[in-house]
This record gives sequence, C-alpha cells and structure tokens, in this order.
Amino acid sequence: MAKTESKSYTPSEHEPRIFEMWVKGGFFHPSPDDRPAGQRFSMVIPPPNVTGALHLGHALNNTLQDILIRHKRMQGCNTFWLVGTDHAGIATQATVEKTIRKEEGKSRHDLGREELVKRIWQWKEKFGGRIVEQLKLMGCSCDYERERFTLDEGCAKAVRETFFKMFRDGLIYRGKRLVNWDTQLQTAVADDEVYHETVKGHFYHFKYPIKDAKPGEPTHVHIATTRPETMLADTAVAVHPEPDAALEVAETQLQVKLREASEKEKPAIQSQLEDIAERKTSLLPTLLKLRDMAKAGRMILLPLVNREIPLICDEWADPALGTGCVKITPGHDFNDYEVGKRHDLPVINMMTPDGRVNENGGPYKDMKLADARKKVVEDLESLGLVEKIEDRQIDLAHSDRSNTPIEPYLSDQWFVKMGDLEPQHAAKIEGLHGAPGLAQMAIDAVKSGLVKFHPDRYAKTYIDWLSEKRDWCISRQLWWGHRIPVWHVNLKMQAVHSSSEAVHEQNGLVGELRTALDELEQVASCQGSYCLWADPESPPNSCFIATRSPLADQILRRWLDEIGSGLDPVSQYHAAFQSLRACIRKLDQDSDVLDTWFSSALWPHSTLGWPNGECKAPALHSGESKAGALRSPGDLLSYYYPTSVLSTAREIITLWVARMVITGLYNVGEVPFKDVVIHPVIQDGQGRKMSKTLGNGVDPVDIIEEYGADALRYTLAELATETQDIRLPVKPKKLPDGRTINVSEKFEKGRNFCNKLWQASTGFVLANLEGYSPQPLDPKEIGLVDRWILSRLTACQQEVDRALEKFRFSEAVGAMYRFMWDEYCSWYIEMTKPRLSDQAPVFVQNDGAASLAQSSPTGSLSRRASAQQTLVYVLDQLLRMLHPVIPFVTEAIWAELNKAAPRRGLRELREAEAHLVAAAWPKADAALRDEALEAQMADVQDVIRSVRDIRTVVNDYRGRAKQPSVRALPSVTVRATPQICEVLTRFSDFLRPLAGCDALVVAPDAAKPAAAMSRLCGGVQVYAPVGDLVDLAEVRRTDEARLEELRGVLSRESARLSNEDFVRRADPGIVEAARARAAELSEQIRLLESHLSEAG
RNA sequence: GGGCGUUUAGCUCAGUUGGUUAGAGCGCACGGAUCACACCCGUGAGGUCGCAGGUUCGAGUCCUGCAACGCCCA
Repeated sequence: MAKTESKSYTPSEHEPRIFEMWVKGGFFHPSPDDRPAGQRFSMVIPPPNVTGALHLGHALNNTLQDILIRHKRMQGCNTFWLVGTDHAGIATQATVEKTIRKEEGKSRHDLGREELVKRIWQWKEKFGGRIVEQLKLMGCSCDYERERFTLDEGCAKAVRETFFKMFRDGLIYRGKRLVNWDTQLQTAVADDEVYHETVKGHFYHFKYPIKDAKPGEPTHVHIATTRPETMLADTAVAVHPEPDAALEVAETQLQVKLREASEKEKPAIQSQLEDIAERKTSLLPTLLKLRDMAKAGRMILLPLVNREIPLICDEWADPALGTGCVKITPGHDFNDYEVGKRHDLPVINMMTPDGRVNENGGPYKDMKLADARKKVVEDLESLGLVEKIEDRQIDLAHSDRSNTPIEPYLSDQWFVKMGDLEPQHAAKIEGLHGAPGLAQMAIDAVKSGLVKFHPDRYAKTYIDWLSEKRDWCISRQLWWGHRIPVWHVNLKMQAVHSSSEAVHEQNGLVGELRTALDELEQVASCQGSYCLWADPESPPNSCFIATRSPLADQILRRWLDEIGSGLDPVSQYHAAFQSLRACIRKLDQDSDVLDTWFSSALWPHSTLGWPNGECKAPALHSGESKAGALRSPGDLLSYYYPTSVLSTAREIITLWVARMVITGLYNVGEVPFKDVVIHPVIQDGQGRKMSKTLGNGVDPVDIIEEYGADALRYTLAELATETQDIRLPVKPKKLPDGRTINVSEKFEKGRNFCNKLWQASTGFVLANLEGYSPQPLDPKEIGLVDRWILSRLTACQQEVDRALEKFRFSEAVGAMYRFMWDEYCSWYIEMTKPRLSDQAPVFVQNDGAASLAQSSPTGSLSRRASAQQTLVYVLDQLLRMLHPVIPFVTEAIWAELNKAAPRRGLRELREAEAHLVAAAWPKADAALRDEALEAQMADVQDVIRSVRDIRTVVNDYRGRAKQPSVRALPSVTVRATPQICEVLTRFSDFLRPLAGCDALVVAPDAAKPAAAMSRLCGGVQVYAPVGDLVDLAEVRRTDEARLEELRGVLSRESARLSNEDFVRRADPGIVEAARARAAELSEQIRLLESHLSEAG
C-alpha cells in the first residue's frame, strides 16, 4: 500500500508566510547608513512592461538579480533593489485602445486625448500591479515600498530636466525624416518595433515616356516596382552612371564565386552569369543611351499625374537587377530618400497619416493605398504603359504593434544627436565631460572599463552599435507617455521679400520673445524655465520654446486662455503677456510624446531622485513611507548611485543599456552601473522563441504552483550559463481543474533538490538531535569523516564564491548541488548513521584502530555528540549558501534548526541569527581544507563502490536464476599497501554498512579467498567469495572484459611513453604521471590475470 | 550582406591554462518498500566530441575552411 503520510516538502505551505515575514521584517527596505561605498550594493530592475505578465525571461533575470542581492545582503552590504514598471508607450496604448474599440466601438479620436490618457491610467491601476505580485511570488527581495513607474512624478521631472538640458545644449533637434509609419496606430514606430515577413506580391514593370525623345533614342524608360501607388510621388528616374563597368564588376564577382562554390550552388550562379551576359547584349545599349540622356539633363513625363521629372545618374540603379533603371520616390522609400539627398530632389509625400492618398495624388486623393494601387495599375494599363506583372515574394516590414504593413513616411520628428559635435560646441557642454559627443562618451565608458559586460563579448555589440552614432528619434505620435515639453511658435512676421530680410526680422522677433520669456521667469520666480530655439531648417516665421517645468507650461497655457478672452490687466503676468502678444501669432504645444526608452534611459538615476536640486530632502526614517512615495531622493542618489550591477537580456543592450550609460554620464557624471550581466534567452525544446502565437510559452506562475518558487529559481539559475540561448523542452500538462498549462520536466530537478534538502534536514538531522549539546571543537582533532565533510564544505564554499564573483550562476548552483546531494547526503549522512544509532558500538568493538577515527581532544565529547554538532554545523553553512538561490525552503528549515539547535559552530559556538535572510554569508575557512584526507576518503569510497558493484553483479545473476537477492555479502577481503590498509582500517566503522558486507578483512597480505569475485581500483584489490551465491564461470566474463579493456589502455599508454618526442618535450610531471599510470595498469593486469588463472 | 553564438550520450547541458580511461541531470536497463527521502537508494549500459584540413610529442579544447541551426543588426 502507498504510504498514507506524505512528508515531502510542500512549497505552498511555507512560501506565503515566509514572504510576509521578510517584508514585515523590513529586510528589503534599506535605509542609507554609515556603511562605506564598498559595502553598498544596489540594482535597478529592468522595468517590465506594465501591460505585460511575467514571462520566463523575466523569471530568469529576476532570479539572477535576487541571487546577487541576497548574497550581498548576507555579506553585510546595505542592499537596495529598486522595483518598478515601464509605461511602454505604444504597447500599452495599443492594448487599451483595442479594448475600448472592442467594448465600446470607439476610437481614441472619439474619446479625445485627455479621456484616453485617463482610461489608460485606470487600466494601469487595475492591471499594472500584476507583475509586482508575480515578483513577490518568486520571492524577489525588491524594495516594494519604493516601487516606481516610468510615468510617475519623479520620472517625469527627470525626463523634463534631461530634455531641457539637451535642448539647451543643442543636442536635441527637429528634422524631417522618413520614419516607419504605422497607418493603423498612426504613429512612427522604432526599428525594433518592426518585424519583416515575406509575403506574396507582384513586381510591376512600367514604362514612363521620355519627353521629346529624339530619333534613335528610346521613347520610354522601363522601371519596375513592388509598390505602384508610390509612383504618384516619384521625383526622378535613375540609371547607373557606368552601366557597362558595373556589369563587368558583377560578372567578375560571380565568376570568382562560381569557382569557389560547391556543386550544389553552382547552377544558381551559372544562371545569374547567363542573365548578365544576356543583359550585356540586350539591355546595355539602352542603358548607355539613357545614361547619356541623363547627363544631358533630359526629362521624363510621369504618367497619371503628368509631372516632368528628371532622368538622373546614380549608382543606386543596379544594371544587374530589374530593368536597370529605378524610380526614385524620396518621400516613401529609405534608399530613395538618400538618392534624393544626393541629387537635391524634391520630396513629395502622397500619403495621409491614416494610409490614404493625399492631395498630391491628384485624382487618387482619399483612396486607401491598396485601392490606389489597383487603380494606378489599371490606369497605366489603359495607357499601354504596363509591360508585365510578375509574381514575387516580397520582404515586407510590419508593425509589431498592429501587425499592419509599415509605410515609410516623411514627417517632423525630434532627435537626439548622438554623433561627434563641433569641438567648440562639445567643449561648452558640461554633460559631455570632454567627450566629442554622446555616443563616443558611452563608448569610452566601456572601453576604459568603467562598465564591464559579462560575458565580455557583449561589449562588442554595445560598441559596434554606438559606433554608428545614429541619431535617436525620440518623438512618438502617441498620447500615452511623457509629452514633449516644447511649444511651437508662429512669429508675427511682416510680409518680407528676400530671405535675408526674413532672417533679420526673425532674429528681431526671437530677441523680443526671449526678453518676454525672461520677464515671465522673473515674475513667476522660475528662472531658466524657458529655452528658445529657432530651427534653421524650418520656415523663418517659426521657432520653438522648450519648457522645464509644469509651471512653465501652465503660464503659456494661461496666456493662450487670456488671448482668447482678453488679457487680465491686474495679473502679475500682464506686462510679460503683452510682450508675448507682440511677437507671437500662434502658439501650440507639441502633441507628441517621447519614446518610452527616453524615460527608461534615466531609470537608474531618476528613480534614485535625480534631479535633486529642488528637493528639500527630509530625513530618512524607515517605516513611514507610503508605497510609491519617493522619500529623500537626494540621499538615495548619493548613497546608491552608481548602482552595482545591471542584469538584462541581450536584445536591449543597444536600446536600453547604451542609453542608460549616456544619460547617466550626461546627467549625473557617473556611469549608472559597473557590471552588466547579460543572461541567455530561453527557447523551447526546438530552439524556437517562446511566444503566445506558438503556444510554447511557460508561465512562471504555473511553475510556482506546480513545483514551488524555489524549484523555479533553482532550475533557472542552473540553466544560466554563459551561452546565449538555452533550450527548455516544454510539454503541456492537463490539470485536475481542466486547465492545460505548459510545464517542463527540467523544473523537477529543482523540486527534487528542494525536497532532498528538506528530507535530509528535517527527516534526518533534526530527527537525530536529541541530546544535542555543542562544545567548542578543534577541527584538527575531530573525527576523520567530520574533517572530511568540513574539507569538502570548504572546497564548495570556495567554488561558489569564485563562481558568484564572476556571475557564473550555473557553476555556483552546480557546486552546491554536488556538495549537498552527493557529499553531504550520500556519503556524510550515511557515515554518521553508525555513530548516531544505538548499534554503533557493534562496528568498533573488534577493531581497536577504529577508535582513532572517533577520538575527540578531551575525550568528553561522545561520538554521537560530535556527529550531531558537525551535522548541524554543515547544515547551517549549507543553508546559508543555498539561501540566495532557494530562499523559501532554506528559511523554513532554518526556523526548525533554530528551535532544535540554536547554538552552533565549531571552534566557537554562537546563537544563530533569527532569520536566514539576514544571516551572515558563510566564509570559507581555508584551514579546514585537507586534501590528503580527501584522497584517503576517495580510496575508501572506491572500496565501497567495488563491494557494491560485486553485490549488484551477484544479485543480477541470482535474479536471472530466480534466486532471492542478498542484502550483504558474507565476507570481503581487501588487499592493499600498508598505508591504504591503515586508512581503510580507520574507516572500517562505516565501511561495512555502507558497502554491504558482513565480515571484512583488511591487510596487505590478506589471504585471497577461493571462488572469489574481484574488483581492482587504484592500488586496492577487493575480493568477495561468492562461490555459494553464483556460478563463477558466468561471472568470469566481466573480469575478462575488464582485462581486455585494461590491456587496451596500457598499450596506448605504452605507445605514448615509447614516443621519444613525448618523453623529451612534454612537461616532466605529465610524463611521470604517465609512467605511474602504466606501472599501475601493468600491476592490475598482472593481478587480474593471476586471479583468472587461479579461478581456473 | 555584417556581427555574435551553438553543434559533446536518446534529450538538456558541463568540460578552466591543450595532458589520466570525456562528465552531470533526465530518460533507459537491472536490483531495492532496510528505521531522512520512491520528488528516493544502489549498480550499469550508452559518446568516431558537426565535417575536412592544419599546428603540436599530444586537440573535445588552439588555427583555417565548410555545413547546419539560432539570435542581433542592416
């Protein structure tokens, strides 16, 4: 029958109350104190998207962070882990908009900006707490009392201040750029919010008529496109300046490639070569003529819109592709935009923000792009200008957020300058600290080692990306986010005739405006709140005002209100307002918001209270803050900044890590963190990303429910090697309640580990503590086995320390696993059993030497007592070491251990700390390491394994022969060198029970029993007479096989040694070891041969 | 197209400065309800270290090339 009582560890019985205890105890909520910088440890969590739920990647990342912070907390550091979420602009707005559309059938425009933002906040309040709740379930020791949000007041302040500073420093500018436009959400989306997908499409070949074609000249130019409707905005057609040379180059390259290609690739290359040869005869003459015509400045009549556009020469037109000519649409294609810049072509936009044709599309105005495409093709067809339409696979960019195709779209955007500035300009910017530009400053921080990546190869990703120094587009056409703190000014220009007059007048008006703003600042006591900038790219009647504070905005808004209803003559602002009226015709607040990464970039210092200039920091007292409230920000910043470690995924090294370094240096003057840990990506068993659509995702909360938080953490930490991907085979599991969840049997290892620890601790150690009375011990004089486990404990501690130091989580966990499971449980605990049990004397009585092993310095400590004390001490150390990885079960055991054995230690006895979370990290005591003893123990283990092996072979045989198996061998004889015999004798106490034999004879010259099975290990021979139990002829085969194997090994070894080069050139130690090995092998072979011959 | 990574047992992965007979967990086979633990204990089988060259006395490890897969950036 199954056991009625389950004693397994049940995580759900412990986790909630333990977590509550930690939080109530204030262990996660530190206060700055007098600990020096070296004893402070802080981290900021990579803020998860507020709309999201925790996925396995978060679980991994937060496990690693929690391991780090718990480790440092136990080492006595003042530890602070800031938690919070990201407002995730587009993702959140899209989610809420979708809900509203579905539930109320309304668009954001129906609701209006204010209402939509209100709704998103409501939604955030309702669902935004989910992530933090999940972190709590995982046991993460974040400071939940200081939770932050990238859109909260403190972050808003930091965002405004940063924007204003950069604006003032000339690092922010406005420009017309082609952006990835999402016509559904009507916003620009960043490159990283775009994914590419191959779809079925067509390649349309059109003919454009050439104006005034002369005899002998082509009458039409042939172009091909996948997006016919964009022809409405064509501003040129390009042909290669040297089509003949270009074809030659292409041909030569292909020939080289053909020579080196594998047979498989050759046909494809061959056909490409044929194509080029064909082009040289059929296409090249026309291209050459067109080239000459382009040089002559000839024009093309763009059909349908009937516009004249130039034929130009540009290398973008590849004579080896398509028709050899290419239409140029700078307003709707990224490559064409570059061509347009080179040739100073006009840029025409033919699209409205919602993806229709605008007024530039003439008759096609208001049609959806897809409809316009059909109509354009039809109309060209009726004009006889369509040559052919091919089917083709097209790589199409899609918006990550709406899954609609991206349209390149020309629009006004704000940018941060990343590249190097003019030296005089750079020198004036304090925040650059002498660097030539923002990107370079961040590159230098890594190159100089101020910031280190782990694994260090990721520094390359970071540096390579920053080295492109591409400007950062920071505006998003959304409503959810930090509004760009800029006002657009339309100046009251008079009608002027020349551009120089206009600039002159602009200068004058801008000067007046500046004076008026200065006056406003005076009256409102907000000096330095406005920054004025006239954009040389914009028309002269415009300029921009950046505002530093909400107050600065309120004043401008009030001015607008009063302009509508009449200026208030008694207002303090009256005079300044009048001055404004004199120079401003129109004033609008910029409607865009900032890229979410702009606020994330400030996260490490904005959350610690930057900018603290105006913060009247109250004294910091623990226990009086409300969640979310920011207390004494200045103190946190000076105490915890720079943070210690940042742990994150590699995909945001560029988007986030690089930008945090930039703003940290720019705003605070110090890097935001010293070490960046990049963790691997978790994939499913087939190497695919986990995703909702594939349904292969694993929900950490499901894993916690199934296996416990510790099991989740253990397994994830063990997976965290330095590789970049890790695979986690996923399989669905049906729950009793009908739900199906994804689990992975990998987590069973974590669960089993926790259970094993629980069983060993509560079921064995704690169950054997009756009469526990510790005394100060001299570790040198305690029992051999105790010394052995202490030596192994020390080795493990050293390994764990080394691994954690280098952020090698998997190694640390592996070392602890092996120590706990193999050494503590499988060997040490088993070896204490004879000493703890009442039958212990049975194993010593006939063997005087054995008492040596158990002698204590004073003789007053019984064998049972010393075993108890060491068991407890090692468990104490083990729990401390494991706590950062599996905090719940260790804390649960700790409480039990404190009840049964509150005082513990070796040389000194101490009262254990009440809670493991705040207990001291165990220091490795090198004096406890005894490698000679470990080697002796290895011999003992070998003998034990040999005996067990013989017994298994015996029982295997008996099983097949339908005979009952034997529990222990009747007798075992061990022959070995006198030294080893002496060791074995000292350990003989537990040798017999562990090996499983009734009688044991150990002597260098012990008589070999007849009809014996043998095992050889090292210099030890183990014999067990088994003639009564098995048919020896049957068993003989294993010895023969073993003999064959040994001969093989010996022959390889001998060959090596007979190689003169090896003996001469190899390290002498290696040669010596090889000789010793060969000698030992020869001896083993000799013994085995004689054993076999004796056995007949 | 550029960069990075991976390829070792049926599966998931370790393998340090090149040097014993290449390891672990799971799975598999056999044995075990012995008084911590069947989420367990004991024993075992299972590997031409992706392929081809090279360096070296010696290569899973270093170098070159190739292949497959994955990720990032264009």
